[in-house]
Amino acid sequence: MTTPTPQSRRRRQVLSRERIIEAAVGLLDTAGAGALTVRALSERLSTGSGAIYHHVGNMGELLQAATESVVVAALPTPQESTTDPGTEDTGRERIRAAALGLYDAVAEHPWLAVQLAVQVTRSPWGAVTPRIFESIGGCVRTLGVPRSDWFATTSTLVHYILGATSQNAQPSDTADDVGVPRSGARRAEFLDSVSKAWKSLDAGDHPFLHDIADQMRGHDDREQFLTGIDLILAGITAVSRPS
Amino acid sequence: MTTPTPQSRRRRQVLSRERIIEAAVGLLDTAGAGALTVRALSERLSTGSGAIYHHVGNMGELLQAATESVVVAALPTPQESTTDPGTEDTGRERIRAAALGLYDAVAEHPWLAVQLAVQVTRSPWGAVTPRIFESIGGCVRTLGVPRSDWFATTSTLVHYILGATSQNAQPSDTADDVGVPRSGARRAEFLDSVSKAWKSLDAGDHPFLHDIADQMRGHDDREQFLTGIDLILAGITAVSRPS
DNA sequence: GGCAAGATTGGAGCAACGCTCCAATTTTGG
DNA sequence: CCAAAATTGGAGCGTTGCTCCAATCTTGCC
Repeated sequence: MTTPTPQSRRRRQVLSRERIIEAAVGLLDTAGAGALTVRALSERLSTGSGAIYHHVGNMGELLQAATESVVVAALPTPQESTTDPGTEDTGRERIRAAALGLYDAVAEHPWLAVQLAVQVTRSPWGAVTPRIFESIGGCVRTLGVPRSDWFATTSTLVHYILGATSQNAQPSDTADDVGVPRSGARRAEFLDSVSKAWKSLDAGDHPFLHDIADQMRGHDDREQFLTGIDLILAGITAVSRPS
Repeated sequence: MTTPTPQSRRRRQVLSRERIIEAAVGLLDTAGAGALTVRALSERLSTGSGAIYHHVGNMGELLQAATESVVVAALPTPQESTTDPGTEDTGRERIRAAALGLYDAVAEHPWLAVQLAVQVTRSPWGAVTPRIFESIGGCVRTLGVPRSDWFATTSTLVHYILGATSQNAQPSDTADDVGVPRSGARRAEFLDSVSKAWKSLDAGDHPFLHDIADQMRGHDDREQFLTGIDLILAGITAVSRPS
């Protein structure tokens, strides 16, 4: 009876890789990418830097793990796509679902935008890239695409998805204004300022931007993201089945 | 006659924003993204940090300017696309040219991969995003796409281009091995290791990756990049002209 | 129960970073 | 020619990622 309830009190306080990753994600979400420092993490977990490095080894590794945990949670479980072969239409629907999962994840965690770009280029053997490829590729299989085109088709989709999600992410990295309500009037205000900036450019140098500045002002990111997916899906069927 | 040839000797040594950007690009190219520090820049330009900050103001601003200078050099001049309206086929060809320009630029300057993602999300009002949009959008105009779809179509292309170039970039950021010959046996070796890594994954969790690991081993990045462009272009004509 | 071996913790401290500040120098305008 | 302005180089501040180590806690074994 020296230590009362050694499990409930102690085991909860014990430091673990999972608890560190969890705290890192929380820090990134609430305070931006620049706020993830070892010292901030130490304070949030009431410990020292040495203890953290005992579990995590590296700052980049921690960022990778945080990215991975969020991506895994965002993607549908791989089982769903394999148990049922499905038709072409369900394949398309599954691609939309997986793409939207990633899109929404980046919207919720803006720091993912840059991190995904870093992870995918720097370590395609990590857990993030395979997960995404598997998720999309499993659907491409049921689309009637010849097997020799599977890799190229999946790559095109993944490239678009990651590019689009990154570029539509709310720019809240520098910890200027964080924690603001996502996708509300804030986003409209942001688009409005960009639209104005495009209009104020020299009309001779940028005639196209002048023309579409208005379209850009009122557009819905999410909807347009899906439009792009459908465009690529249309291209896939058009190429694989030239009528 | 106190200072001999004040122009040739002095004017060449004088520090300017352009010279700093030039040195920054050189540093990034030869030693990776992590090597661009104020101290390294000071040594390379034989000056102090104060002098640099007098011209540049900010480290992020310097990175932005370096990115901009490389992107501007990589893209065809805007005039070319506007003087001649051109046919649909020349429009497609121009899109391929602009896309390849960016692709090759990222291949030559691997640090661009992450920087483009950062620039486009954080400051769409900067010079980089408008340039790319204008370049691609000007071509989309001549593709027979209805005007109301210009923005969505251009966005899809730009998203794919930036996503694909980023993800195909050689991962030489951490200054481990830099200055190695680009796109030679080094790339094949890299792809080989990724292919093996994919094969060694659990077959139950990643059936798709197992299947395409071989396709991935021998593929040509650049060619597949163009395949993706053509896929999207096919989708554009298929959607805008449903036969 | 006791106790050595190992695992875990917390924090001091180091090198390097971005950036500010300022005295010294050079250039410029009247 | 000289005062005002622009430019330069470096000392130094605050912060970062990370290493190292003494102290503590946990565990396996008799």
